Amino acid sequence: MDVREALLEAATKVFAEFGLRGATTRRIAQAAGVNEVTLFRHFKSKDELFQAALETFARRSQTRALPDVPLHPRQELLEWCRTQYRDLYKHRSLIRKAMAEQEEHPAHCALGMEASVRIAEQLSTYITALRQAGLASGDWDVRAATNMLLGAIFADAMGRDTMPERYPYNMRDAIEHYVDLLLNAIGAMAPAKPARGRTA
Amino acid sequence: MDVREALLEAATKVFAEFGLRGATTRRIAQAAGVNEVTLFRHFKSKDELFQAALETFARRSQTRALPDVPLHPRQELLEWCRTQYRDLYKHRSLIRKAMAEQEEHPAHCALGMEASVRIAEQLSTYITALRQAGLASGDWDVRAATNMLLGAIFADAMGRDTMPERYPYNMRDAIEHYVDLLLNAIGAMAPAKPARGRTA
DNA sequence: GTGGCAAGCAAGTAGTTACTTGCACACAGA
DNA sequence: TCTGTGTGCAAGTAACTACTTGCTTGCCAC
Repeated sequence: MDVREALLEAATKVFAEFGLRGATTRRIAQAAGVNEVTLFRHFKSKDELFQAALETFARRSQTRALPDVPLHPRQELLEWCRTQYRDLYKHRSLIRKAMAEQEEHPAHCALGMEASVRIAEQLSTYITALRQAGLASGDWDVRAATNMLLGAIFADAMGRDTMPERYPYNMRDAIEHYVDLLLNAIGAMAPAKPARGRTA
Repeated sequence: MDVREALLEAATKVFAEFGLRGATTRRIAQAAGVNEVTLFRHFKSKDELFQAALETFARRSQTRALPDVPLHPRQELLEWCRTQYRDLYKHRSLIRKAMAEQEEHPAHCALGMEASVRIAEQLSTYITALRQAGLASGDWDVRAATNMLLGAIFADAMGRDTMPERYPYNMRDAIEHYVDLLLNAIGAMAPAKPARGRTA
């Protein structure tokens, strides 16, 4: 059914732009290019529409896995982090709105939170494997290291467009900076990182 | 004028809870314990009320400075980061709502963005001083290191209450973890950090 | 052609929104 | 005692909200 799909897509788009209260049925119908009445013929209520819309949105998001056995930590982390960053940046408007809404409507955001937790667990597992393989060492907490890298990526993706003066480097370099800093922090820099000039 | 102040406080409180669209004049008046008409006797419009409310909120936020000449990096960073974390966590609801609103009403959030930029510049200056004093070394970008630490603190403050499984350590330990990881990352760990057992 | 189905359109309902008006009351200073 | 001044209260406005109803139109299968 084509109209139904258009409505679902329009709902997430308008939600990302105006938030839940600002995403009126009129605006959604207009964005989908259908009559407002048609919206209510496909979905019993605005709430049901959003339930369905966020579900299909969450289902569509694919996951990129980190290898079970780390071989080239820097390369593997760079690729994985770039994927995460792209996702976060692409959906930054929706994520900001969802974060604001989650206190009032936790059910709507549960899927997003779960995805975020899964991603963090993936990285934690990888970092643990790094340490066990002797590719990282030192006195640090795996969860904290995970949250440090993910936090940097998240904050960058959320703040780059609104505070450009805080991010004088471009997105591609950003990931490299954060990954290298983390690898340094967890004592995993020696073998993997190529020299970049000013190495002290 | 007591009523005016109560209205300003109620406005920020209700905004933090319900967002701009959800912060109706009725709710604000009720939270301030006055009649809705009284609200419009003190402020021409809902918009003017919020302009004033966010301004007084921003004016009230004090800044804690980092020393110009770093002496005890770990201690100084810990204290400063704890202050930043407390502020972010205390106002997390308001910050989440403001982040969601900033695309539609950038003027309302400009003060918050400026504060965030100032804080980042403070930390950048301090880290630069660290390097110049020979207390940190390596091939890394000062801005990236700044954003890494601030990003970790920000993401923690925003996500801890809604994703507790991602943060198995408490808030106090969190700052210590992040600061130590950053100090490791920028090659500033040698003299300052006391042993914590498992040091490799 | 005829039936059925999906959609559009105009109109309406009931509730909420920001904001206004008019009047009554209570208190404080002259 | 009079007179502002600040407030509460009841009511009303116009616009918007989610959602409904009734009727019409186009299209596709038979």
